Amino acid sequence: MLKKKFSLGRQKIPIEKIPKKSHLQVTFSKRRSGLFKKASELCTLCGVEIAIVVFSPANKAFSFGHPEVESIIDRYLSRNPPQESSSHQLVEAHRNANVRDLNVQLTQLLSHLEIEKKQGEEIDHVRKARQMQFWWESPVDELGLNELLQLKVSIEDLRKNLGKIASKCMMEQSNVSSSNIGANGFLGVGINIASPLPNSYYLGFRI
Amino acid sequence: MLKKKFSLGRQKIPIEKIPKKSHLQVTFSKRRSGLFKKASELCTLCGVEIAIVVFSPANKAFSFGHPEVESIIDRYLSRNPPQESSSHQLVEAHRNANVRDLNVQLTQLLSHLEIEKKQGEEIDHVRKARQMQFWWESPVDELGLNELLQLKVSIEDLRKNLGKIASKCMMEQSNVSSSNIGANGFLGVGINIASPLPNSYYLGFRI
DNA sequence: AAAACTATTCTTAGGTG
DNA sequence: CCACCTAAGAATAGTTT
Repeated sequence: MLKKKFSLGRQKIPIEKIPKKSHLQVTFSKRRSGLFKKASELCTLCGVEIAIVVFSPANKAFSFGHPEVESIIDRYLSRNPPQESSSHQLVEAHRNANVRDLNVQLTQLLSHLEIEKKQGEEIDHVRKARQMQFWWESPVDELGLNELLQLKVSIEDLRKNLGKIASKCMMEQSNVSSSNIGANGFLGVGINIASPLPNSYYLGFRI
Repeated sequence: MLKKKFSLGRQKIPIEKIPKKSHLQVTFSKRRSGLFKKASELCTLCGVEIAIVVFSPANKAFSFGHPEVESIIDRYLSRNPPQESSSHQLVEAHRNANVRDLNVQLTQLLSHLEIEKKQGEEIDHVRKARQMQFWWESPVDELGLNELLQLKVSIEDLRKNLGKIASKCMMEQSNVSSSNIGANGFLGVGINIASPLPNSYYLGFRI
């Protein structure tokens, strides 16, 4: 009946193996319950399927599954490639978007060239600083009209190749934005210029 | 600049299916991260083995496993051998599960298509902001290794043309085009996996 | 989209019965 | 083991950038 003291409340503990066995067992039970509760909430809130399998310190198996562990495991193991069948529209949309973008890019680049050409000396200073990074930009201002037209052709060829490549790529990896971890993280083809790896903790590593 | 309003902070939400798709997606990501973090803490604190498999609203498989999903699944399945005396029932059950899954996938994919379309414009907008400066970079992020190598060839062709034109124009600038961007930027593709990994609380899960 | 921020709710360490 | 309690610590809904 006596309370010696008011509870100190929750204390911060380091995330490392709990040494005391009895204490560890209690923590395991509490946190396992919490984990399963979180999982069920995620199921309900988002209407997704989850399976969790845990082996206790005493080597007993606990599991949570919605709808059932077995079916989710089955699906996971059989590696269902979901899309492919009806994703043609999706792919098409992306391809079209890319083509539009590339056209916009071309237009912008050409108008950019015009502007650059006219600005001459003043821009020259700024450009010199940049040309170390952007090698192709450097000579552009110096080109004459004929050379500029040739450059335009070259760029159009590049654009064509780019579109071809992009659409081919889209066919292979049909969902771009649903979870970009795979594409950005593992393929990681983004040229180091691109932004630093986001969410790199999704990459999976071991201790 | 001004804050019109202070955040209301976390609001209580009912644990039921979130109706708004975009909102659901955000919640899914946040809570999935939270769930995986809890799992990893449980692993570390109690030294136990855990596997989690989640199929996202977009039907993408996410998994967390310590040490690995497969080995834990194997252990689980071998401990819980299918009780069916007839293997036919098992096969049938799995087949039905797959058919259900495929139907769910189809439905989800179609709704995902809606989301994709809606997101398309916004993505384009963001991308265009970058393309103003780096028109060539944008599609590159989404390419695979092979495509990137093809792109490299295309760009090298362009560079060659450019160099020819430039050298025709001005002798002294023709050597600029041999700067190191090509080599460093495009050959060095790919492996930012080794780069900055964050703090070690994720035991290793992969997509 | 992704990250930062804030205020609130939720979880749980440590304890008692 | 379980249920309950308290209060500190964590997670997160909603908002902003």
